[in-house]
Amino acid sequence: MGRGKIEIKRIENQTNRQVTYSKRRNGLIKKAQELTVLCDAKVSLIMLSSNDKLHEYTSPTTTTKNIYDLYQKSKDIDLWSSHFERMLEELKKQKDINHRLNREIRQRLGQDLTDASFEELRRLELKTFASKEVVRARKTKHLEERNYSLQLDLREKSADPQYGLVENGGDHESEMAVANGDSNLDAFRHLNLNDVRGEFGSKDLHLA
Amino acid sequence: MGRGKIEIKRIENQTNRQVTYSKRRNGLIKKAQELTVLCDAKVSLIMLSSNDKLHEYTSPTTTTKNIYDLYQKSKDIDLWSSHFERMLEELKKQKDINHRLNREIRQRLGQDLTDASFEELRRLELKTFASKEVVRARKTKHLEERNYSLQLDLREKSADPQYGLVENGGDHESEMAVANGDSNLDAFRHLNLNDVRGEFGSKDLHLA
DNA sequence: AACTATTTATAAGA
DNA sequence: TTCTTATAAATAGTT
Repeated sequence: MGRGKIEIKRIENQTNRQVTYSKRRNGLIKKAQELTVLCDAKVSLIMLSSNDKLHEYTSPTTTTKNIYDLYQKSKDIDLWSSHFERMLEELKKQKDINHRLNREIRQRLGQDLTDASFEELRRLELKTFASKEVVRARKTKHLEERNYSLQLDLREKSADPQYGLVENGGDHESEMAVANGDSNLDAFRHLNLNDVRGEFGSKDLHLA
Repeated sequence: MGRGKIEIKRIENQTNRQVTYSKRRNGLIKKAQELTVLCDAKVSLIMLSSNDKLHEYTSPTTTTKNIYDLYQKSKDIDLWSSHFERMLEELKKQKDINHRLNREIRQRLGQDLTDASFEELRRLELKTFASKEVVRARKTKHLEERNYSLQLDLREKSADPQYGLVENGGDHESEMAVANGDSNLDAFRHLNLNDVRGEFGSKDLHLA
C-alpha cells in the first residue's frame, strides 16, 4: 500500500525505520480505536520502538491493569508468580543465613550449650581460643620452666622440706592440657554473657 | 475500505459486529506483526471482544510481562507495589542484618581490625575473654606467687648471680595487666583465623 | 510534514 | 464461517 510493495523484514536504514515506525504506529492506534468503537471491544496496545520510546492505546472505560488482569484470568496464569517466587526464595535464604549466624554467635557467647553436642562445642571453643592459648601457654611455660629451675636449685641448695617442692611435679602436664584445648570449657562457660550480648541489637538477633 | 464507507460507531447488529471484530482483529494482529519486523519494535496487543473472548499478539523475543514491566517503568508506576515493595523492604532488612552479623563475627575472628576503633575492639575483646582470663590469671598468679616465694628463698639461701633473679622483678606486674584485660589484644590478633573461619560457609558470609 | 501512486484492508454480498 | 470483490484506507517513496 504505497508507491511500491515492500518485503516484511527489518528496515536497515535507521531514519527510514523510524519514519515507518511513526506512520504505522499511528495506523495501528487508529485501527485499535476503530475496533474498540465498532465492535465494543477492550483493547490494550503497547508499542516500544527500537530506541524504547513507548506509545500505547487503551480502550476507554478500562485501564491497562484491568486488561492485564483479564488477560491473566483468561490465561489462568500469574505473570508475576515467577518473579514473586524468586523473591520468596531469596528471602528464605537470607533468613536461614541469619538463623545460622545467630546460632554461631550464640554458641560463641556460650548460649545454647545444650543444643550443640559436646563435641561440636569443644571444637568450636578449641578453634576460637587455641592460638590465644598458645601465646598464653608460652608465657606460662616460661614461668614454669624458671619455676622448675628454681625448684631444682632449691633442691640442690636447700634440704628444707617446708616448701613441698615435689608434690607439684604434675602441674606442668595439666597446664599443657589446657593449652591444647582439652578442658578449658569451664572458662568458656564462665564468660559474662549478658555484658557481651549487649553488643548486638537483641531485636535483630531474634528475627529468624 | 470496503464496498461502502462506514461510520465509526458501534455496530448494533450482533452478528455483524462479531464478523467485523473477527476481520479487523486479524488485520490488527497482522499490522502489529509487520510493525515488529519492519521497525524492530516490541509490541503487546491484547483484545477482548464484547463477549470477553481474548486474543493477543506479543512480539517475539519478549513476553507480555516484559512489556508490561517496560510499560510500568516508562510510566513510573507500579501497580503491584504494595505486596512487592513490602517484600523488597523485608529482603533489604534481612541483608542488612546479615551484613551486621557478619561484621560482628569477623570482628570476633580478628578481621576488620582497622575498621573498628581501637576502643571498640578493646571492649569487645575484653568482654569476650575477661572471665576466661580471670580463671587463667588465678592459676598464673598461683604459679607466680610460688615462683616469687622461691625467688625470695633463693635470694635468701643463695648469692649466686648466674640466675639473674632481680631483672625479672617486673614480670608479675605485666602478667596482672594481661589478666585485667588491659593489653591482651596481642593474643586476640594471633588467633589462627583461617581455622576458625572454616566453621562458616565462606560463600554465605559474603552475601550481604 | 505533505503528497500521491499503489498496495492493502475490508464491507457487503454470495 | 469463508470467499469474493468493489472500494476505502493505509502507506512507501518522493518532495
